[in-house]
Amino acid sequence: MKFATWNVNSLNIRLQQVLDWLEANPVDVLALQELKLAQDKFPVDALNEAGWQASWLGQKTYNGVALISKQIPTNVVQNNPHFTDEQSRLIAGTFRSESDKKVRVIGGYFPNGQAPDSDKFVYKMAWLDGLRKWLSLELAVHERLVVMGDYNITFDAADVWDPATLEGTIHCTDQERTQLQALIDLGLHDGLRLCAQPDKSFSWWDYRDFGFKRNRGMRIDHILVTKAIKDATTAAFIDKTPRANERPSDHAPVVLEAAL
DNA sequence: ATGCCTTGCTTAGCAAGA
Repeated sequence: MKFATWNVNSLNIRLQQVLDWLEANPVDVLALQELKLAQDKFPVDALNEAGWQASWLGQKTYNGVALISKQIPTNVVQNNPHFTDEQSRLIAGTFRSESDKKVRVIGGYFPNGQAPDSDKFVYKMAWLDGLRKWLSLELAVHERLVVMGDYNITFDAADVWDPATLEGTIHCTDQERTQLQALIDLGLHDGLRLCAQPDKSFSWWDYRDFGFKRNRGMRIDHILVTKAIKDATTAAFIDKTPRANERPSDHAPVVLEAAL
């Protein structure tokens, strides 16, 4: 089974790029973030015409998440049942592998946090507390669980183009990394690092100052998996090609393949 | 570096992203 996550920074702008990417990369589940469109503005017809199903949680202007797949998932959940949130950031669904095993998939757009002393950072921490609570319950009932999306957190210095200068800044604080580690400690694994990666492998590059061309980026988009999926993982990579598109998202897709 | 670029919302400049 193939899983992918991609922050598209406006699905209105990036719809054709998503359709093109799916045609070239027919994954089983693609999690999208930052749709930036209201629930009733989602381009479900265009996706259906291309042969794809979609479950989504929209929001005008900001946020918004979706799961795109060939299958119709069951038990779709929008946002975290254990955290009251006015923002649209989570979508979950249950899929079936080729060998008919149930696989739970959660797609998430984690709060940015803006700056370590801001109200938005406080919200980010509370949001992560709520997510951990929900994931602990999901993990108790799903042996095969994938949690993928834009985490807006780096694991460590290897995920940052200039770790010395950016130490302690947003996405690189100890508090955020402690929260990310707490999710790992529930029984999850960093999917990308299950496979060898080139040095300076990033999933996001700033639009400004030729960030992509100079590889000034961060790895903030992650695919976390349970042990059952970890043990079956055969490939994991960042597909940088769409970042070189005309009018690209500032994020690239992250992909994981597992023999399930 | 209170900058850079890209979105949406609204129609000129702000909020937000990361």
